[in-house]
Amino acid sequence: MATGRTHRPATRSRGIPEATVARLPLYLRALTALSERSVPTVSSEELAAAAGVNSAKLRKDFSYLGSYGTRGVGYDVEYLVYQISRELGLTQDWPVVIVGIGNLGAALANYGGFSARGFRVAALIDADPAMAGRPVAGMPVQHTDDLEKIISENGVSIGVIATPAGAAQQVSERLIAAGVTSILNFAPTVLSVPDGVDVRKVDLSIELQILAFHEQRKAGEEAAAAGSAPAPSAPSGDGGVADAPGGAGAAPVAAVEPPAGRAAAALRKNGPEGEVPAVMPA
Amino acid sequence: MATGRTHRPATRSRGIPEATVARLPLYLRALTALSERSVPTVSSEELAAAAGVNSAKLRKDFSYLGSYGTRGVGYDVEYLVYQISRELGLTQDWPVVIVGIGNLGAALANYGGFSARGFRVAALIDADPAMAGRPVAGMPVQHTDDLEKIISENGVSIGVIATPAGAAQQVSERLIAAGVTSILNFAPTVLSVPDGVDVRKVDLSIELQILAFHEQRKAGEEAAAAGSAPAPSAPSGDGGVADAPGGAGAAPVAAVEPPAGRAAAALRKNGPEGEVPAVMPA
DNA sequence: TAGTGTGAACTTTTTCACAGCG
DNA sequence: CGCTGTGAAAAAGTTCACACTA
Repeated sequence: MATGRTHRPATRSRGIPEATVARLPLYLRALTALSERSVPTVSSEELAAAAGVNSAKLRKDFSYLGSYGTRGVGYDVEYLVYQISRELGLTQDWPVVIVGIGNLGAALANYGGFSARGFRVAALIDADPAMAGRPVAGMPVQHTDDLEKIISENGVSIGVIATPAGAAQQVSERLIAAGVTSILNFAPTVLSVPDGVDVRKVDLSIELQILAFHEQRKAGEEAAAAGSAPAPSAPSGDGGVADAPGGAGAAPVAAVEPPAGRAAAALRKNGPEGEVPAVMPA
Repeated sequence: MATGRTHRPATRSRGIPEATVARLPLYLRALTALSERSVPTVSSEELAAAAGVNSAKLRKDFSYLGSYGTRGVGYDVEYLVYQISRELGLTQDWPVVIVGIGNLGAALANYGGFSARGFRVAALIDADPAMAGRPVAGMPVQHTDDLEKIISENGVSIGVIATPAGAAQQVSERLIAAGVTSILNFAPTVLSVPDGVDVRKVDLSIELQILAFHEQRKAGEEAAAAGSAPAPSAPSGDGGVADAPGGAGAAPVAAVEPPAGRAAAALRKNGPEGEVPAVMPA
């Protein structure tokens, strides 16, 4: 993302495509599972299935790492685990701090998979003085005042932000000033960070909205297709999704105000073009 | 992902690129913030900055939705909020169930932004009988036995899985059989689902591993560049990241076993090619 | 005049298909 | 023979740059 791709063509031909990097952890997980079952080798086909990708893509991905397979046989599981781990930088362990120990932060702190693979929670940090010293996941929560000290004393370069949205930008600035160069952001905000700092975000509501988009599309197509293709097992008798039966009394009210005023002018421009049913203001 | 792109070219030219769909929630959030500050219009430049993308991309994205801007002026905030909301299917509200009320599930249930934008938590479900009836986020946890009933009675089409990895596949199957067609998966597993079901995954450890990759790369480049480019404010005197000063005594031990046995054979093939320092077995 | 909307160029990612090797 | 490794083609996504218009 902010990995300054333009001004340095990587130390040689060592440029692994970003899309590939993003899949390596997937392969690694699948391989680890195989390793635990003492499976000695896998074919690209099998491994791809386990990782949920297609085999051509997997082979191409691996080809960026080197020729680690054996033609006619497949890949040596242990060896590949090692190579991918190394490529991902998991042969060393990374101290990580979690900032914001609310519901989510605490859940993250308790998450086992954290320490499992090369990461170590070095500290939990929260701005609430009442939290200070209280143990979460067997570790005392420390106060934000000590953030800089904690970062530098532990050589932390990866920070996890689980604060409310309002605090996230400021926290990121302090983390970065203290030496952090990679941030995993759970707060629903866009962080602006200097070049050379990587940010990845995890956002529940964005993911849900993407699903809603596809869900809506499905509902539309289903309706259009009438009774031809079998609907994927519609629940009760009614239209299924578009109209939520009032469980807790929350009727399907429009969650968003229809436009009015100056918006109406813009609206006129396109008019209620096809696809738009109901909800559209009169 | 599993959106069967091959066997139906979408109902016309209504094909909004997936990459664009993934950004719409971002724009929506930025627009909502502007709306709350009663800003009437924004330029692509301003909005793009707020959403953390560049303006050309934003304009292109919007062009897939229609011509909603005004040349020389910009976009009407309210109107755009409405259009994007509609496009994403947020003008109706979507009942959602959360399965797996552990640390994470509870955190999700408590997450405000959930209900804020078109989503309503219809039920919390857990397999642990001890959890049944206990209130979480002001809502009684229900037992997995009633999963199917809950789904169909509430017309739920979106499910969130926050169970341990081992349970996730089975839970997804039950959800799908009961009528769910979109799943947000927090469990660290690949779910295999039938065509027509969308799955999005959120995976902490994958994100961290991707960050570690870039972090490692940075450390490498930094070392290579010697004292030329100024390191992004190195904490204490030493090399910064590659070597974590023993805070809690956890030295940077190799987290992964070096290969051996049959792996060694494969190793010989490539030999200890350049880039690989230390850690490599003798 | 300021800023949208968009063809066209370019980049990245995916897929195909098959030569080549153990 | 079976399966990897990879060029080459196709598709998807991004960026450029400018005509156009409110």
